[in-house]
Amino acid sequence: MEKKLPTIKEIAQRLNISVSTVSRALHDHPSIGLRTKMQVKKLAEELHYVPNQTAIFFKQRKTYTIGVILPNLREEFFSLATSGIEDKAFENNYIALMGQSHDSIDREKTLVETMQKHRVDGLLVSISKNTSNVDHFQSLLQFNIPVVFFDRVPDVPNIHSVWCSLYHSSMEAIDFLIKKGHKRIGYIQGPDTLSIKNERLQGYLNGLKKNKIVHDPSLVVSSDFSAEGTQKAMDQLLALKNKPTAIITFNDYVALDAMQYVRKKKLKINKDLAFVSYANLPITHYLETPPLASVEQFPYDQGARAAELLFKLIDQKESSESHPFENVVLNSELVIIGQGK
Amino acid sequence: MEKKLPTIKEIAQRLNISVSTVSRALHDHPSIGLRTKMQVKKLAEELHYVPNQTAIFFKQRKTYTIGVILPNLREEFFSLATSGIEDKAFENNYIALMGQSHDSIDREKTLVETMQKHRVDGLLVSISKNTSNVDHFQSLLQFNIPVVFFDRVPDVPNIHSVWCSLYHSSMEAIDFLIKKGHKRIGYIQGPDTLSIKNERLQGYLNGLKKNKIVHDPSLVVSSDFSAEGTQKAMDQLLALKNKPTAIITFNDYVALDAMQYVRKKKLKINKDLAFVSYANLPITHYLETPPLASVEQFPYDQGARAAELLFKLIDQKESSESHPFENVVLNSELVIIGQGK
DNA sequence: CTGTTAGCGCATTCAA
DNA sequence: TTGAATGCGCTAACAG
Repeated sequence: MEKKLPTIKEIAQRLNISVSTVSRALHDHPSIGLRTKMQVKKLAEELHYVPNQTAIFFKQRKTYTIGVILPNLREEFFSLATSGIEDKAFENNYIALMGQSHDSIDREKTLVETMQKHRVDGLLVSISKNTSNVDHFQSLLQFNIPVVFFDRVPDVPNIHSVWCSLYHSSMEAIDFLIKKGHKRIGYIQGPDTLSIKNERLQGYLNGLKKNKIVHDPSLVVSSDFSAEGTQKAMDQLLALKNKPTAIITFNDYVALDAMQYVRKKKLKINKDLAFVSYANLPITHYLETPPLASVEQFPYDQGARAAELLFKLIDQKESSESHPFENVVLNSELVIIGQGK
Repeated sequence: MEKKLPTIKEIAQRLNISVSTVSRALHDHPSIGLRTKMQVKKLAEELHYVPNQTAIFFKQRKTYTIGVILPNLREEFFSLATSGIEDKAFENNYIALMGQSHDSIDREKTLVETMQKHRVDGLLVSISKNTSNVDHFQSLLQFNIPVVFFDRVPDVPNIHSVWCSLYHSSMEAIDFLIKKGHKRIGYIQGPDTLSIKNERLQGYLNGLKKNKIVHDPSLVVSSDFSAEGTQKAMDQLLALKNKPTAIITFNDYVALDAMQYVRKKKLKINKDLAFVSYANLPITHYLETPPLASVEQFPYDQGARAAELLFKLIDQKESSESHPFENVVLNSELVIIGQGK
């Protein structure tokens, strides 16, 4: 039953010519006669011949495959980034192997090994929130396989990376709220384990400073990103004697949970309590009372840029050029969404 | 600069033994002397020897790779499905190559070829909305590479598929609305080109019939899924002399656009005009006035089940078992979300 | 213009 | 217990 895939050998035998002639004919090598070439192509077509890339990979030591490791595909941010990666890969005749770490460092390690076994030409990584070092990427680097980190970039030197700076937008968010008259601005941040750069908080603090507002530490609380965690964080803020009139949340998911919780408490969003967030997910634009603003982090572009950088590094490697560590920083943008105080 | 990777050949030469001995030693073959085995393993360790999987894939004619082709990753439905696929692949020691057709049949074709070039052991496909036949999958099927279609399943015989039946839920949606007192129920469907089974419409029609309501064709309109397309569809419905009091939309994205448009027209959602939709996207649960209900289609499960079926087919193929065409049908569920008339 | 052949790294069969 | 030889499919150097 199992029909064997046709090979150039089979084509050669059927046509009573040599395999190299077939190979050259299929590659439009100039030294092959038109007649022969046509014959070969015709038969190849008929047999549905498809070159066996595993043989070619094996010979060429190149797979035209890149690996992509990221926390998960459920978050729109990562699926948009993946979309950008795949589009760039397609353009460049590469294809992407997908792996989700689910924020487990063990699974991340296993995936790195798997990618290596599959001999990917390069790797794109957005690290799990539990990843604090890059030891498990060392074996790739040893074999000279380029690795580009994106978005969730580990805070270590000598890596290639693409990320979106949130610092300026974070300060801008403070300016924006203060112009609206807010003086008590809360901030719900992520868990401490997240080992990436904390530009949101830095922007928050410097934004306050710039506007000559004294920072009150009780206005900064943490959520583990679960609905319950966010509710607890909100409870902390709402229990303050001197409540905030505006809240900045780590991302739109946190904002959604927080706003839903606040609605239950009969507070009017963007009236009693204003919200500003990060991610600018398309969905927020469909809310009746969306956050006042959200910081766009361009996930699709981040993915696309990271992929481009990776392909550049792969090319450079082939031509034995040197490649200093490259760090692409995009700028986020504060996008006004809702209306209100 | 490029460090050449060590091979068993190199180990053999250094130890003055044969490559087969090295190979066997590394695989703990019982016939190898302990002394030799230890020597080999020690040297392999020192040289950071890693077996070249591309050579093994090549030889074994198996890549432990599956292909996934779907319209895009921007839709949460497909990213959730991909998440399910990747999780099952990881469990089974497989890894997934991703490709987005962007609803272009040409890109879909190219991706099929690419997947075949990469010698995937099997393929999962959710077809583009412009795909009306499965000719471009024939070459895979011919060579006995299993293909499982999921969600967007072509309406042709003799294929493996996993999908979620919407028929019963669609009727249930009608029952649900009629119980609420609605008699004029509109339906916004997709473009005609979508060549998949139209269970939504069938359920709609039979639901009406069952409730002894005469079908009014002017209540069924089409959208191309763009915001403008949906607005036009809404205009058609709202221009009717005898307006609908409830509307069923093809999916939540259409519902979101429709509801936003309706709000602009100062109509009260779920009061002046009720909505029921498909997909049950998490986002709808955060809306202040969500659709009354949405049909859950279990994208993660669909992906996982499709992957499971594919692995089963791959196994069967290896053991030369027969495999009749298998069609897994999940049942959708009408999930009540909002309150209102 | 076309054929012959070596070799990529590995597992494996046959010999010894 | 070990070695020699083979072949997987393809490309490319070399030979005619």
